[in-house]
Amino acid sequence: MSKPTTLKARLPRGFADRGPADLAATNRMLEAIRGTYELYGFEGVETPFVEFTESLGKFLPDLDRPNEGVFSFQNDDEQWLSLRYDLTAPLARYVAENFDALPKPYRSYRAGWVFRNEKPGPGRFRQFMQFDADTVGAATVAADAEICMMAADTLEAVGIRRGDYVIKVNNRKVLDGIMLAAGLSGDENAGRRLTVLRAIDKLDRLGIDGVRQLLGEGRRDESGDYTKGAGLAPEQIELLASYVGAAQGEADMLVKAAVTTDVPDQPDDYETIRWEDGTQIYRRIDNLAVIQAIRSLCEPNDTLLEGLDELMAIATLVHESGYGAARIRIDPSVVRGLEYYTGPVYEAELTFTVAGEDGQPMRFGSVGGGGRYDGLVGRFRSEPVPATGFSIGVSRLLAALQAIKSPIVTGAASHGPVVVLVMEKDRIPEHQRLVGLLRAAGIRAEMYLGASGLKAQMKYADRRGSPVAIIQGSDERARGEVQIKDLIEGAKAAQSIASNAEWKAARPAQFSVPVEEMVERVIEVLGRHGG
RNA sequence: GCAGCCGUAGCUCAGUUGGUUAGAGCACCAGAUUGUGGAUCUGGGGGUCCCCCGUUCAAGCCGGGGCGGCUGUACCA
Repeated sequence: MSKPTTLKARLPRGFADRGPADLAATNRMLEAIRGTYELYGFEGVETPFVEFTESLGKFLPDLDRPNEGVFSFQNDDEQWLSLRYDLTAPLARYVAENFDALPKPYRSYRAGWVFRNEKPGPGRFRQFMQFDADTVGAATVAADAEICMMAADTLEAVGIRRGDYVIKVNNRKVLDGIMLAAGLSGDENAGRRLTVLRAIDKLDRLGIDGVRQLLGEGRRDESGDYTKGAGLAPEQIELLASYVGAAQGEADMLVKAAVTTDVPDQPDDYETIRWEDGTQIYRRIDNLAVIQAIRSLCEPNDTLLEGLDELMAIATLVHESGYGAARIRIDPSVVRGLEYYTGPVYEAELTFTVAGEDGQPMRFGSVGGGGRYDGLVGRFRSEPVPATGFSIGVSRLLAALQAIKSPIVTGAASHGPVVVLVMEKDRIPEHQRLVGLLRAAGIRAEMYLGASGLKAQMKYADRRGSPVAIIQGSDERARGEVQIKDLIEGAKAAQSIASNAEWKAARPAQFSVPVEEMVERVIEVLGRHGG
């Protein structure tokens, strides 16, 4: 009864194989990002996939659930190790460990795989790539402003058009200051503050009314699931809602938003709003007005003022550098990671929509983010070390670029290698010699290594996307020749041939040349097909 | 984590009130063509019907439990 059972070939959930087209597209995209980062003076540095769990911070494994959120295992000395879940914490460890040897401020970049042991979803994987740039040792918000500008330049470098993205900027101190003004200070409100931040973070998805519900009693979604709210008093909700409203520009009085149907002279300062009927209007974005509006919401405290001053400084810096407010935009609803950001936070968002698989328009949303983490390096040292950085979600950005068919990823699909077919199995060395001649001329080439006959070999070459097949049987060998078959031209010719007899007789796009001319003639054929 | 939907060939799916040896299209392999990709025709390989337990003379189908997938929600450093 026990038939030999074959192993089920399968991949764990949340992990993905990547084919040659993906690899090529990713590499081109990474090169564009790297080029921009280096233009800004950042230098590469790489750290391993594995760190001591304690170095990564938040997730100290306990004995019951050591792999909650992060993949962890024990070293042979029983110390806990983890796969990194971002590139920031390992960088902080690296900088702290090499602090004296590094120039300060230290500017570096790195691309790499990170791992999260949590539920994957569309566009969310348990292994994915990030591409970070960080400035460590610079307390000035000029460092933050620069990172925002670099983020904008990077998106354009990979083919996102101006107007199709926005770098949103906020400041943790502003959020803290507003919560302080709402009476949410003190340790006893720590949990409530988290709930408030989470609610604000959902503005995009739930809208202002959803956020109000989460600030109050709670919210029940369509599926009937109930999310408990922060339980704030009406006047607290009012303050926070009007704060968040400044983000959406709902209170046009506050942000002094100007709306026009004319194409603006300075499009970089205007947000484009597209209606379903195809018409569009333009709304002027005024970063300084947003900051003023927040300042006037309540009796300001020191934390709030400090945060607003930093935002003002960033807004002024990017404006002076020619980045309009629709490109780098102050947005009080940006929250980002709850754990370690201490000052300015940024989020790179794509604003265009594309038709999804079901035909419904879908947005890609955030493709990157970052912020100031002044406390992270300091965990390893007796003194605080200011730092700020930005991270691009490589896989998500790639998916977006593929959706808009950016040239950087669609780039001419490279053809396969030239395949030398094997006619005489007892004369392998002579076939291999032909391959060697092609390779010596810099032409990608291989000998067919399977066991099948000529027809199958042709199908193999076809499936590999080979531009050219080389055929040398005993007849050709006797004459000192090879057949060169142009597979791309042949495929075109095949379309007008109906019968098999005709097909065989025609032998389209195939010619015989002396062996010594082979390389030269193959180069000719490759040249006709764009190299 | 919680809730809902779904698991039949590599893929997309059919499968009658529970009834013999579980099917189709596509894909794959081979032949028609001693040595030529496509099309056509012919043939072939491939299934623990997600798993286990139960009900029954009899389970792909009914019941219970588990596992896996999708969607929403929570979390997201």
